[in-house]
Amino acid sequence: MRYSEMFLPTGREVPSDAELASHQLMIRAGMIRKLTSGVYSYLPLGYRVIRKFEQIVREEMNRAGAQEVFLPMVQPAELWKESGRWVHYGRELLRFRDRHERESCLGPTHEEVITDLVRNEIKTYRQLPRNLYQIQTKFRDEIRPRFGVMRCREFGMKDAYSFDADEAGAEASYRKMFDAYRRIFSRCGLSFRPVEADSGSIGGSYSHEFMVMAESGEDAVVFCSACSYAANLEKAEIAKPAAGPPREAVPPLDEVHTPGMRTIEEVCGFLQVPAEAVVKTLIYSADGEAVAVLIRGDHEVNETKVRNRLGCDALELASDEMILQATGSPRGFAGAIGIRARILADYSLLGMTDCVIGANREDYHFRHASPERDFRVADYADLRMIGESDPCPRCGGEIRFARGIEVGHVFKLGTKYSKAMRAVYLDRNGQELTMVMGCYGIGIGRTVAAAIEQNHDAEGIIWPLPLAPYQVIITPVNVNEKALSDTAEALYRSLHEKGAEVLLDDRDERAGVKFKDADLIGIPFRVTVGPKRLAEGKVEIKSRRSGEVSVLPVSEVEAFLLGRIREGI
RNA sequence: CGGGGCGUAGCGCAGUCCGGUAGCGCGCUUGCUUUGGGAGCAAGAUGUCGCAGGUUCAAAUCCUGCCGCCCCGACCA
Repeated sequence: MRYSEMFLPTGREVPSDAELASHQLMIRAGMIRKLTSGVYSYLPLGYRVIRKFEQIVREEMNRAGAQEVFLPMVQPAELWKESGRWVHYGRELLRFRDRHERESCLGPTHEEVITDLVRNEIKTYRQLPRNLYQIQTKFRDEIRPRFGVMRCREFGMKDAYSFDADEAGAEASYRKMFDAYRRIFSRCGLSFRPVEADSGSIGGSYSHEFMVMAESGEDAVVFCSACSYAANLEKAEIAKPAAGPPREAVPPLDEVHTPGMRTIEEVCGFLQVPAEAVVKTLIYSADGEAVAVLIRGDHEVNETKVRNRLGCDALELASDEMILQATGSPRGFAGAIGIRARILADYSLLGMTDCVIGANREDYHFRHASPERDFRVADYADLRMIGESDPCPRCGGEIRFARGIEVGHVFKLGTKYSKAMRAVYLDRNGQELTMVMGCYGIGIGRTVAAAIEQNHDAEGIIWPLPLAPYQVIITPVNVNEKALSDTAEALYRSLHEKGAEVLLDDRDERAGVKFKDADLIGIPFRVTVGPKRLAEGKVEIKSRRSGEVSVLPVSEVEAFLLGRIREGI
């Protein structure tokens, strides 16, 4: 491609509404433009990268035995009512009515459509297993889109769905996808980590997220320094503690005046007790019902765990009214004793005695409270966030924390959808059985953004070769000098003929401008054709990543670059 | 949805408090010079000042309503 003819609007100014490096660079490098909140156009350079990545995804999905399909974006409400998600999916699902008043939605994901397709066509165990995938635009009406294409409303996604005859088969399908995902992200040169994850609204029995490691990532992950355990922070388990030492005699409950002391810090300071000797009582509204979650003062509630334990859809901290109703006091003094709410307690309360807890009375707390002596807990469970001092739940080793960008998610669905939508087949005994499913997503644009997040410097993007929109950019420093432009042109043609992806910067611009643009758009190799070197029959080849410069005779450029490209892919 | 902020040329911004008829830098056009890390000089073009009302002799500026965008939070595959 000739730069002079390309629609490639680069920019020097940092866009004022972009925070993340990848977002700023995608705009400055002329890859994307925003149409409206969370909705982006891809320009030629950006779309080339998208297609590069999609091709890698295709190759690996095909290699893993999946077959590509293309499913509708507009979907009838009936299917979603069948699966139950018309009600449960929430407002992220963009719903509308067509001219016949038929309720419809834009597909945020395609479990319903694919399950409908498969149940209509697959009738026997002989047709199983099958794995179907597509690369298609999804629409999710995000509450707050942000970070450019990282978290937007309309986005490209690869989604695959596996259908197996039994659990063992589903397990194997899951494994295949897991391995394919490893290969995909490895091929892109990304530093990533698969982590155990919560299944969220897709549901199913278990799942892994593929996290590209980046400080700017929205997700926190925990991993063990000793074993292979890694999990999303919201998923990271904490083992049930072994029984503590026998309880010592605890003085009787004592109500103390704690004027205006609402937070753990205030109460601890006032009563001169450490946070681990306080029971924090948080009132939640779980699908509208008041639930008291008890947790040690120095711990943090993990709402995902609470939601899963309760099996509820909506979980939020209770309103002041609900707190007043449950405790008889304003916010800040809730406690387990005498509360009118279902009580859930974190495992850490199991061994606790002699603690401070809210008295359900304004400006009062209890001292010397002990679970089970002073109040009953209906349910003890793992409800808190893992912390620095917790051991690895698998091996007891030391855990570490990091941040990541979720670029892929694989789910073992089980029969959640196949059962609700009756995707069944006949086994060899003529018995009707339910298919066992898995689903597997990769955020296309998000992966590209994550790659930039992980590969950039002050000058711009540094594309890993497999994702680069062009592998080589040829920069004659002055197109008005015939010798330079002729040499550049000849190199461009020969490399192009040999299959290299080349951009020829034939613009009548000063060298500095061209160098800046080449660095900004991140082309891995730049061939600089300048008068000094060319007088000796040579050109310079500069690596965007290492900055390393090779000076080569023009005749050797082709072999050199083709070799480097082969290595890099 | 709650809290905060912002909408002025393609981009980044000043001007708004204190009303007087729109400006800076970059980019763009033309010419000359320049030509290895975002050139210099000269001459230009480009604005319903987010939209709609209102106040006023006069509104980018004051008032009311609306719309859009960004940030924080709730939410989230």
